[in-house]
Amino acid sequence: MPDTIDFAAELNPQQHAAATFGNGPLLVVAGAGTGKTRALVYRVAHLLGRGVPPHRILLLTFTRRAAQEMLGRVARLAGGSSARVHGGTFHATAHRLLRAYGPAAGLAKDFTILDQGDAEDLMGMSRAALGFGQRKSRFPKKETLHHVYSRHVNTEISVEDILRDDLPQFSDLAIDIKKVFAGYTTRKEERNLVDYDDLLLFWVAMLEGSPELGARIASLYDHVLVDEYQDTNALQARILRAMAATHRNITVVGDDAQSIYAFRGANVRNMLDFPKQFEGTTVVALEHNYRSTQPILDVTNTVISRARQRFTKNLFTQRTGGEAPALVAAKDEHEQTSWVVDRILELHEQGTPLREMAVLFRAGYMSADLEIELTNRKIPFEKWGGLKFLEAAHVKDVLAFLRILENPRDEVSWFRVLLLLPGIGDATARTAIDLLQARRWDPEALAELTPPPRAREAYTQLVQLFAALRDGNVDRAVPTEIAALRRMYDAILRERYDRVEPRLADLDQLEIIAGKFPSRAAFLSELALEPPSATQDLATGSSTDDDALILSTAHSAKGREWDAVFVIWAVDGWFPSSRALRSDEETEEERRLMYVAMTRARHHLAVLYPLNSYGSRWGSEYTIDQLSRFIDVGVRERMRRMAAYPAPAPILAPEALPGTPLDLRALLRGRFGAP
DNA sequence: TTTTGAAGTCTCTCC
DNA sequence: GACTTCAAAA
Repeated sequence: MPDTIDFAAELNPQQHAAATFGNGPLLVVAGAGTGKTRALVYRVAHLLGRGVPPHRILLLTFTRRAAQEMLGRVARLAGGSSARVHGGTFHATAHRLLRAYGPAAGLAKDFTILDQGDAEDLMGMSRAALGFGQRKSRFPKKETLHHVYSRHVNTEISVEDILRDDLPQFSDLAIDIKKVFAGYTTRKEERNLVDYDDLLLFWVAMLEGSPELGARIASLYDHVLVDEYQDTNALQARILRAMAATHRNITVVGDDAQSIYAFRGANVRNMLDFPKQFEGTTVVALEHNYRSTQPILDVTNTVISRARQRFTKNLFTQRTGGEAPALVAAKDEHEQTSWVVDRILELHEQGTPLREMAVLFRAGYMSADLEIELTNRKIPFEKWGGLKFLEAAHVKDVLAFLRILENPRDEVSWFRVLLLLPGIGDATARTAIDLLQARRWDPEALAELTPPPRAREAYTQLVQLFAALRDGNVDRAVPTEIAALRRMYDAILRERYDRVEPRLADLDQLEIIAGKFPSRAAFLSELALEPPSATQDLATGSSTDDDALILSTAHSAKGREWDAVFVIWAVDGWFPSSRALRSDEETEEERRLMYVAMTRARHHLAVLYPLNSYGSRWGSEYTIDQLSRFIDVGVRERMRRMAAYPAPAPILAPEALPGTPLDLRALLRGRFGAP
């Protein structure tokens, strides 16, 4: 199939060079919209055409959305033979390798994956066990501890240096903080838990720690290709070095101007230093933009030209014509919403499908007002980014039950489940867990504990539930398990919340999703690594062919493009986020994020900023907002500046009016008995 | 020891 | 405006 592709006709010379490049290290430096994914996809097709077996190609990306998109495009281009190209995010790939090779490397099987919230909880347990932060003594919160830990693992920067740079107020606590980290790692090991960072760490360890195992794993693939390389971190770079050590067939594609994951440990240096890491690297630059019209490009080029340091690329296009991007001042959030919705309907009537339009924003919650309005006006939409569904307490509760069944040593889940019972708090839960640990995590051991009187009934129920679920251990489907535990849990839910219906509906959804997986283990891992990405995915099962407007965070929008793009909340403090303005590096990352958002547009781009917001944050202050600093004078003059809606004409006072004089105050005077 | 109510905290981005 | 934390009461 691949040999029917006319590479020369379908690609420009630079793309062609990248796609048909032979063996050895290749770095593709590609600007936004220059078809870097296209080059990568065609390169895979080319390799297949050269006779490389699909399962010997590894295609890595940074986010799961990018992975999905890329594998889909390969499949469409190269047909069935591509079906077995290995690919996914670094984490998902690490997970697959660990399930296969982990046992050979001393990792107990049936480990469960901690998502970020779980990892933070476990960190909190470690902190509590060591007695830090109990009193007034200042000690970082569990979230902060986890952040420092994760940053340390991913960037390979010492804990001391991270504290000094990011959290100087805790600098003198480095020794104690490291004790908490030690406790955290021990707990993970004892409880057979693996966090996101461990996935990468263990991958490296397998490659570097054992020559035999390392060689075995590295030899699984003949070609390694990486998209969005500017977003990889130090650990990932090490993985790639080891994976490509023998054959050196590594292709990486990236754009330094779109590096937006430094907060997660990504380092553009990986890309800048790639030629040093791999001697004899061929560099190909893609500068021909195929996405946007010239007026849009003029604006986005200006935005990024203000960046501190970057590879200079001159993006050009042959798409002349098109209107200048709009810069729209709205009175407040609601006017911003109205303008966006009106414009979307207008474009829709002119023939642009909803799916070809997107509204982008800095953070998930900023679309709240828009979502309400869209719902009211019955405009279908799909929201990307944000993991609300899995973060909802009731969903996590149900998953905790399942995770105990999967891995009875999962302390985080035990704690969560025990606390659900009325009359059981911190102390009793702790006792129960200590008992479990002493009894080698046999759930039946719970029966030995006499719970506080108030908790007796529920506690007995719990013990019976686990006994029942364990009895029928043979091949029980996950939805059946969920249904069984919900007989107990739904009652708790009703007790706890006033509005249970939406929550019960979520759990129904969870049951349905669970049915799609062959095993409980597969279900739980998938949920941690590839959580349902859009709310709609859940609601309808699959909504891929429905026409729906896309709402997305700027981060989740990377790598995608739409005919029309609306960037909302372009207000200083929102975008850039006020939280990300503490250092020049952070500010620069925000700028690149704005650049990413604006470069998603093909034909229509509008940037909106409400002039003021009403107590949108806390309190109920009325604030006057400033346009985002990234839309500076030079950028503005390349845009069409406009007000969302014209101010109403003033009511003119009459110069003189004939008729009876009226005394308005007199109407009320004396109404309640005059003094 | 658990619960409850009040005071206090800080919002993001993703695997 | 939601969620955590702290202090006091049951």
